[in-house]
Amino acid sequence: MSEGRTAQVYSGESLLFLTDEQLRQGIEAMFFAYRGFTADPDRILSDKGYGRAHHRAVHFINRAPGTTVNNLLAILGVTKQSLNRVLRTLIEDGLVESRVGTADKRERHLFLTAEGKELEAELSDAQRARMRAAYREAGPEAVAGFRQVLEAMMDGDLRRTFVRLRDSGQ
Amino acid sequence: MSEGRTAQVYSGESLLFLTDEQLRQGIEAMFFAYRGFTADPDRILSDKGYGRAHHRAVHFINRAPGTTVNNLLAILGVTKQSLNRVLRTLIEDGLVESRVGTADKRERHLFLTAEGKELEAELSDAQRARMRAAYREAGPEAVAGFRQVLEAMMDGDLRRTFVRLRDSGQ
DNA sequence: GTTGGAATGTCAACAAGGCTGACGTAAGCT
DNA sequence: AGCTTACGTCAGCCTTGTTGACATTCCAAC
Repeated sequence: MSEGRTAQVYSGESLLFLTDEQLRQGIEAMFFAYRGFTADPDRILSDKGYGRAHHRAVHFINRAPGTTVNNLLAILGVTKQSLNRVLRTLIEDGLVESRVGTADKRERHLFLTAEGKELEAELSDAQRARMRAAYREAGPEAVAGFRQVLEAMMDGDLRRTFVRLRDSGQ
Repeated sequence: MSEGRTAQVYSGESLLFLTDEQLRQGIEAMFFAYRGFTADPDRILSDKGYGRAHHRAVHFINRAPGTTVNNLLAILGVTKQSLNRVLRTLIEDGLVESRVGTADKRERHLFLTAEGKELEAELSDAQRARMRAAYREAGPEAVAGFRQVLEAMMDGDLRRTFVRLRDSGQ
């Protein structure tokens, strides 16, 4: 599996040494950064009796209003039983509305209610604030690199999903 | 919380527009990339009846052999009960050795056994391979930016922990 | 020397959020 | 008419996190 202790990449002007140590630092950086990335929403959510799973659902319903359950399943990569448990509480609490499809009545189209949009805004404000602060500290060129490496790290299927979502935004 | 729909940062030669859309893309990139980041180890672990928590413990014990339980607790950010459950199975299975401290006999110093090192190598080979591929695809400058943004995204305490670990490496 | 507190371990109980498997219903497709 | 799809649901299991209570061991201060 390993291709030896070091490998080199030449690109542009600088030489990148992909030592195991460099790679390990990248791995640990991902671990610690992800903790920071989720810390603020987690705090807000636990106050309201929700978890990270609710956040993900709310995020992507807001992102693609009217999306179907199957669609959401594919994006989130969980089983329908798992998602259903989360969706049920969100619908019961009046944060999400589920409408029977018009073209295909088997489908349920999901929307955030006013209350749902409120929670989504609170969560994404917090997460964006941290992201904005990190971007500011690191600078524009760093941000471009950040995005490139993240995208290259995704699995093929997820990457296509991400790109589709990204390009549908703007 | 939000400071309006857009903000700008001027740094070096390029102008960075921190639109909510840009920030949202960064958030989703983190979400999808983290899934890719953990996918390979998760597969290996579930074959052996372990989970991500075992991976984390094994990783950091390998990283700092002889570390104490308390130390590991601080790095991982879980309760001692949670960590203990994981450590117990690893010790029972002969992957981790727990030695009573010599200076302070209350402390337990943790080490990987030969078998533990084998698992660690298997896991980190897989994770490094993905990281290496992503780094290669994105290029050296992107990697530098990636690391800068990740570091800026960490919480203060975790960031200090990360920097300490990083600098103790090389 | 005794004692207070720190480090560790353990038991119990619980919750979130994954999973599989099975089953039901309604709707669409061939 | 019959197969497939989309969705929901019940039951049960696992991992991994939590809190609370309590025992042990041992250092350090008094």
